[in-house]
Amino acid sequence: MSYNRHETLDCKRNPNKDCGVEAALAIISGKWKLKIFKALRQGAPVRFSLLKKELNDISEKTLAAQLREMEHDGLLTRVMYAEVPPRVEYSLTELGQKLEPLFLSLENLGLAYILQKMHNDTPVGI
Amino acid sequence: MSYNRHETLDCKRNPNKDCGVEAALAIISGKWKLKIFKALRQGAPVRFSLLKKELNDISEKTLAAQLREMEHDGLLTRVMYAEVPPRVEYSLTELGQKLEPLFLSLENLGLAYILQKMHNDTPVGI
DNA sequence: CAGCATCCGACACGATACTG
DNA sequence: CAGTATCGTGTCGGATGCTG
Repeated sequence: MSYNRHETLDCKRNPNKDCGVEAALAIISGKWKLKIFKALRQGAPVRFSLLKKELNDISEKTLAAQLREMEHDGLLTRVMYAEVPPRVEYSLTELGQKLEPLFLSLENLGLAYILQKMHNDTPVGI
Repeated sequence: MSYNRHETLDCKRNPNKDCGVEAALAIISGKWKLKIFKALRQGAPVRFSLLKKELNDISEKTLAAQLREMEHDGLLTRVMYAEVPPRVEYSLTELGQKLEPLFLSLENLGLAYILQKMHNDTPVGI
């Protein structure tokens, strides 16, 4: 999306009426954010390696970066266990769980979109 | 957000369980999409020049491109009047109006996020 | 196992100038 | 007025290799 996260998230610098909307958008923007949410939404903590497996084709760098952003945004917690081999588990915070209604809205919109597209019988064409 | 719209929107090529979610995300992804929605959500058609004014700092190229994408996605209609000077008006389709609940979810999430950030008293720090 | 460093490409977006 | 054409830029994310 090419959002400028840092500007968008700072409601002091960006104090318009829709700051909330924009902050929320910034929070979920990132190619993998909602897939990560999906992997965590059952509530149980999930390990880094398992996340990587569920989001196939994500690189470790990107996964770590997205997780760090989400942690910074307060969506999830990172718990590190000082073991050998190391283990790190991620789980949703309360705020993170508030993504659920958004997720459902997105699902609804997506369905409406898909239905309409099928109805129109207009292939994407690109 | 750097989504690959074309892949993401094509549910035949991308037939996983969350195709709807991803399609929806692709639809609203783009730095300006939701601001355009906001400008149109009252229902009345809006002219290109007015849109440009409301979304200050958007370039004409980008505005035209985002509008074209949204039209292609079936979110809005473009009506051209053969006048001098030319006039083009944009308004939401039925599908476009289905963005409303999503908008509200985003607002809620954004509010929760902002409240929590204030509560933590942790400046964004970046 | 988890994840950082580095290099690199793709693409979204911006600035500016030009048309019907 | 409502765009296109062209060029330039930054940011996101991928590939690979290295550490504790």
